[in-house]
Amino acid sequence: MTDISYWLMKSEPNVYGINHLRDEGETLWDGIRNYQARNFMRSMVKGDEAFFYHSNCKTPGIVGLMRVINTCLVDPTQFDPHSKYFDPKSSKEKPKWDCAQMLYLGTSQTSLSLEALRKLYTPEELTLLRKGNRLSITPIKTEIAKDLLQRLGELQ
DNA sequence: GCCAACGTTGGC
DNA sequence: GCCAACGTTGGC
Repeated sequence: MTDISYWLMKSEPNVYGINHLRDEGETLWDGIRNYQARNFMRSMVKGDEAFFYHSNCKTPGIVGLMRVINTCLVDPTQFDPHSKYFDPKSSKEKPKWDCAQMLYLGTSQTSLSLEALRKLYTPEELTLLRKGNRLSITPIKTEIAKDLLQRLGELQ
């Protein structure tokens, strides 16, 4: 029995926000086209938990929590010519992109804005806060994750 | 392998 | 809309 790992995953609320996930219950985290982010997602293990972060919006921040329920599933959007995530260099024999399946665990009563996060943690503690960070998937240190969970309070 | 040009992310 | 900071592409 080992401890689970914690992650932070960004999504734009006008593309796929926490409410979309709440309505669907679970989702394939597809469309990741950055190798570093993909590799982080590949290293996820069933049972890991991830903070849902709203990016590129009025008030960016952590808004909810998810659980990893499956990993390394082939990302179907890479084969779809109509998809924004279509990758002509990928093939069904040798898919380039995969994704994790995420389960909705809840929305935090009070979300933790980026502004609030900056006051709570240092860039060393939270990769998200590092200058120029654009990675949409990053690991979160367990101690920081536990603290975040406390601050997020009861999930709805 | 170098690097200029271009594309993307995402806060502000 | 601006723009800093990356990541990717492709000529050489």
